[in-house]
Amino acid sequence: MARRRQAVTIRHVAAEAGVSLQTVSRVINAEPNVRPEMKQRVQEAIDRLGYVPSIAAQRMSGSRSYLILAVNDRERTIADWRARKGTDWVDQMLLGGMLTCAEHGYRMIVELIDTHSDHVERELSAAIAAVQPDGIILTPPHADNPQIVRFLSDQKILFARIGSQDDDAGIPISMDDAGSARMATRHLLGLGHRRIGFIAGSFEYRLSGWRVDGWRQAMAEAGLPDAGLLAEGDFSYASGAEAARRLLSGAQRPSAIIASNDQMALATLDTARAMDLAVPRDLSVISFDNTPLAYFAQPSLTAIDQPIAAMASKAAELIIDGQRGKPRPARLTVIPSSLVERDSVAPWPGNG
Amino acid sequence: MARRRQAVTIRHVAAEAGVSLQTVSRVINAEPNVRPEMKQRVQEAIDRLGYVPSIAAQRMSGSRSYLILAVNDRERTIADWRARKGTDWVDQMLLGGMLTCAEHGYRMIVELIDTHSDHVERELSAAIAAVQPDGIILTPPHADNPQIVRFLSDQKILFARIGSQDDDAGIPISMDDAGSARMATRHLLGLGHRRIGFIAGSFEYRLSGWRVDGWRQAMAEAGLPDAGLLAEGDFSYASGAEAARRLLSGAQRPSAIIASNDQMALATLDTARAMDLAVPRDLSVISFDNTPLAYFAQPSLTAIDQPIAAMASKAAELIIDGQRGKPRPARLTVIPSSLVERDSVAPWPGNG
DNA sequence: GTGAAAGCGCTAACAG
DNA sequence: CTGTTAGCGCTTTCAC
Repeated sequence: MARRRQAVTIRHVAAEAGVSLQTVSRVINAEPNVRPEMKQRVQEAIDRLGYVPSIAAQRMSGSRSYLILAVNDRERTIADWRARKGTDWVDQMLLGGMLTCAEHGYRMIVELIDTHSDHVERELSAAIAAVQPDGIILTPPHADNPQIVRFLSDQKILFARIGSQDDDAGIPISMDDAGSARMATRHLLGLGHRRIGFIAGSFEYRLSGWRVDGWRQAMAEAGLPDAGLLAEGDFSYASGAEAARRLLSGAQRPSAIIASNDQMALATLDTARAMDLAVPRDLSVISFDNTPLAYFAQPSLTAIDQPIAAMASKAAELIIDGQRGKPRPARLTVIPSSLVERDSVAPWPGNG
Repeated sequence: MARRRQAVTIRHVAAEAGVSLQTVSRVINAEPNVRPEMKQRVQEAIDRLGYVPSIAAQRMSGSRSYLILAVNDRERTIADWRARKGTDWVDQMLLGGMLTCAEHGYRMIVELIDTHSDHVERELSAAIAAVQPDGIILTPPHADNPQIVRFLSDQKILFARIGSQDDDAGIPISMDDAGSARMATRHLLGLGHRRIGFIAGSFEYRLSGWRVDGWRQAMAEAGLPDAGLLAEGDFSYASGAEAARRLLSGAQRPSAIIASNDQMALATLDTARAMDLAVPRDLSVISFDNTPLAYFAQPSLTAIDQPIAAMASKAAELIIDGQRGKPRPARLTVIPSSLVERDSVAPWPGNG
C-alpha cells in the first residue's frame, strides 16, 4: 500500500509565496496580524497551486476537525429507508445541514445511533473518538435523551438539539410544537369546527406532549371541551388507524382530526374511507411534518410543515459560530412552522 | 479554544497492556505476526479503556482515511430535496453505502458536485484534498463523465461507477439497463401488447441509451416495429408529459408505454387522464426507478426497481476490498433489477 | 507582524 | 514476533 501523500501542502504554498508555514497557516485561518500584501501574496500562491488544507492534518494539530456529526435514530431511520414511503427527514437534514456546513468549509457526517440500547453512550463516544467532530446535531428522540445530553455536556462538546426545548444544555432548536398545534387547531376552529380530535404521537418523544398541549390550549381558548377527543398513537400507521377508529366510533364523532404525523394522518384518511366518511366533506384532517406523503395522499393533506432543513441549517450555523467563540443563544431558538393548505380540510358543514 | 485532545490514545492502551505502540497498532489493524496472547492482552486493554482510533491520526500517518466520498450531482440532488416529491436516491445510497461502510469501520461523506461546470475537476480535487478519501462512489451522470473518470484514474484513486458499464477505469456497477428494459418490454408483450411506446431519458445519461436499446431488442425479438414509438424526454415531469402526448396523439396510439423514470411515468398517467384514457384499461404504463412516487401514484405504477441500495453497498464493499489489496473485478458488476407489479398494467384488451 | 520549533496520534520502515 | 525511530501536514507556543 503506497503511502499516499497530499499533492500540495502548506509547505509548497510557503515556498511558492516565499514566506513561512506560519504565515500561510494564518492566512488559511483568516487570523489577524498579517499584512494585507503578505496575505495577498499567500492567497495567490494558494490559488495558483490549487491548495486545499487537509482536514485530517488540521484536526491533528489544531482544535478543529471541520466535521459535524448529525445523529439520527438508527432503527427508525433504517426502517424509513427500507419502507421507501417517502419519509424525507434525512434528506431535509442534509439539505439544510450539509449546505450550511459547506458554506463554511465544514462537512457533515450522518451517524445512526440506537435509542434503546443500553450502550447509547458507548456508541456515541466511539463515533466521537473516531471522527472528533467540532459539533453534534441531535434529532428526536436523541435530542431529549438525558443520557446523551449529560454525556455531551460533560465532554464539553458543542451540540444542537433539534426538536428540543430544554435550554439547560446544548443549543435547543424547535419549531414550537405547541404553537404549531394551536395554529392547526385554530385553523379548524376558524372554519367552524367544534369537535376536533387529536391523535398524539409516542410520548417517548417529548414533542408529542407539546403538540397535545397546543391543541388543548386552543380548544380551551375557544371554550370547548377536549374530553374524549384525544387518542394516543406511536407515529406508526397501524397506531394511527386504531386511534382514528376509536375517535370516529364514539357517539359524538369529531368533524376534524389533527394527527401528529403524516403516517397517522394517512391512516386516518384510510380509516375514514373504510367507515364511509368522505374527507373533507364528513371529516377534515390536518397532519404534522409534511413529508412527501402529505402531498401524495388522496386527498392531499393539509399539514403543519416542520422546517427540518431550516432547523438543521440553523443548528450547523450555531455550532460553527460557537466553534469560533460566539456564545450560544441564551435560550430556545424557534424556527417557525407553517400551515400548508391542501385538500383534506373543509369548513364545518353545520347540522345538515 | 482549548486544544482538544483525544481522551484515550494508542499510547494509553500500550501502557495499559504493557506493550509497544506498534503492537497495539498491529492489533487494531488486524495485521499478522502478533502472538494470540499478545493480541488478546491488547484487545482487553482496548475494551477496558474504550479506545477507538482517531481517523484523522490514522490518515495522517497511514495510507487509509476510512472515509469514502459519495458524489452526486449538485443541481439535481438539491432540486429533488427542495421539491419533496419523494425522490429517495440519496436515502437509498445511504442505506446501502453507509451501512456497509460502517460494518468495516468506514464512514461515508456525501458530496455534491456540479456536472456542467467547467471546473468539475477543481471541485472534485478540492474535496479529495480536504477529505482524502480511500475511495469515491460516482453516480450518474458523473459515473460516465470522461473528465472525472480520467482525473480519478490519473490520481490512482479507487472509485466505483454506479450506473456505468465502462470497464476501462474504476469499478463499474450497473443494474443492466438494457436487460431491465427488455424485461419490462417482454412483460408487456407477454400480456398481448404489440404497440409499446418508450419514453427515453436525457441522453446526457448513457443509461438512457441502454434502456432504449433494450426496448428495441425486445420489440425486434417479437418481430414488431418500433417506428414512431420512441419519444425523448429529459427525466423531468414536463418532458414526460410532452413525450406522452406525442405518443398518444398518433394515429396508431400505443397500448402501453414504458417511461425511463418515475417522474415521466407520472406525467404519462396524468396526460392519459387528460386525454380520457383510463390506466390500465386503455393504456398500460411501466416505470423505471421505483421511487416512493411509483407507490403513491394513482394508479400505483408497475416499475423496474433500480437497486440503488444494493449497488451502493457493492460499491463500498469493492472499494474497501480494493483498499485491502484485492484486485478490482475484471469487468462490470451487475446487480439485477426486478419488476415490481402494481396497478398500472393490464393485458392488452384486444380489438374491442 | 513574522518565523522557528515542538508536537498532535498514528503508522511505515527498519532493527533486533 | 516485537520494539524503536522518524515522520505525515498542520497548528500551537514562543521567540524575535
